Amino acid sequence: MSNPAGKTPQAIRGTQDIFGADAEAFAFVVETFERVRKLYRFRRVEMPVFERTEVFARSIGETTDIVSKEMYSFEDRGGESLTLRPEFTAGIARAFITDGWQQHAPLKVATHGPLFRYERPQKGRYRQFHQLDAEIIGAGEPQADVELLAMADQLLKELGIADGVTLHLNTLGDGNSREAWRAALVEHFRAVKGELSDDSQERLEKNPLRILDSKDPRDKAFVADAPKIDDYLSGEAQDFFDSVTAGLDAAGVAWERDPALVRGLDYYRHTAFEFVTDRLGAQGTVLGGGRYDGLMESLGGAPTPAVGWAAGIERLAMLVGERGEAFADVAVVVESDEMLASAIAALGKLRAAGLSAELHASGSPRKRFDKAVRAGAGAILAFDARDGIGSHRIKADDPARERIEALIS
RNA sequence: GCGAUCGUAGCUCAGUUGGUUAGAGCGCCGGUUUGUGGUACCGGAGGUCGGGGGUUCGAGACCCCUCGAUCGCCCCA
Repeated sequence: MSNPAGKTPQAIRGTQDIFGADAEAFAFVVETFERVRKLYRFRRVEMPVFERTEVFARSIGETTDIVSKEMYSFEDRGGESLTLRPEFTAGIARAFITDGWQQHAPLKVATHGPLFRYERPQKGRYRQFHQLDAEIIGAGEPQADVELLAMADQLLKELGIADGVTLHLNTLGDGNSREAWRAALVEHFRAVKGELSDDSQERLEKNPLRILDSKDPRDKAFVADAPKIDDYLSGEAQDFFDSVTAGLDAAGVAWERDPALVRGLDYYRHTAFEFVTDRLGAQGTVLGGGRYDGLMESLGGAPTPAVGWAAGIERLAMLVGERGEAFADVAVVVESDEMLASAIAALGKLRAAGLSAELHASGSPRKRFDKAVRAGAGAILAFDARDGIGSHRIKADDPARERIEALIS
């Protein structure tokens, strides 16, 4: 090994070094998101990668293992507990309160970047992963939900992956509807507790709504005849949901009702949704979100309605598929080393004119031209010298050759 | 956190029930050939067989541990 001091350190489990065609697919997702976000007039925000642990602990609550087991938390040198962000929403909500963003309400913001969760890695699931995020804060009307979903729908269409993806939609109702439904579910499942799977018996105590999407066959029969949210919706909540679905229909967004679609956290109200594909195995949710009217209060802010979604960039990139790296407009070949300066000068002129250009000047001189040919450039500009007399040739179609000739002379 | 499969060159992989000095294709480097060109041929570099321990006269292969990837489960903000 070339490092006598020891072995090369390995990448951290669950991180990725993204390169080549994968990196191009990743960039395509981000660029498409940026374009669509502007069409819907979402304002760009950049958020800290870490926050006080409290920001996430208070917004997520103590009901699940998330806070205790699945966050990257550490003490800084001042003894303060900090956490690498596991999601965007809590930090944005914190900023809304602490930075006076209330004055901009209703506020539409979008961002993207890395997030960190201490989970078992799988394909499409990493410890450092990346999401797109869009939020509308301070808007309690169903039109906000519609706007957000229309944006998500257009994003998937512009990424070219809408065909394999369906929008699953549900409502959790307002606070009272949700609580009544939850109580009915607990009662229903408690009556048959002994026949449920071990996991679901535990969920009954910790997170009963989650029994609804259990994959265990023992649970399926009891899930099928479980109480439905529709029977517990208040008139107001039903109207809200009707407005959302009517809006989606008007916007031309296809959706499917999925009464088993839930959110684990208490602050969710009304609309919950996921765009799902069957092409990514168990990691089928590609974009998900909902209305979180209860969140601001848990962070000590004034009650503020809000709705948002996030989407995994890696999963979107996998659906987008391989994207080739662009070929150079011009490959500049130095067939005789004494022509290197001429080639460098030409490169500068080509690039200044907006043409992408790459230099081929290393390795065996007689193989450089072949390498340039194989690199697939749109045009090849070759510098050679015979008997001390320099010359260049351009291999390209006529308009390109004339343009390059004009640029470099 | 639980279960399963896998890990051999830069990449994709072969390697017979354990048996000399671990192979191929592609890629890379060099040479020859061709010479408005993506050709062909020759040669070369590159591997502590993921890491550690064990069994054995002998381990890439068998056993244990460990790291990592993959597929499920759990969780999914």
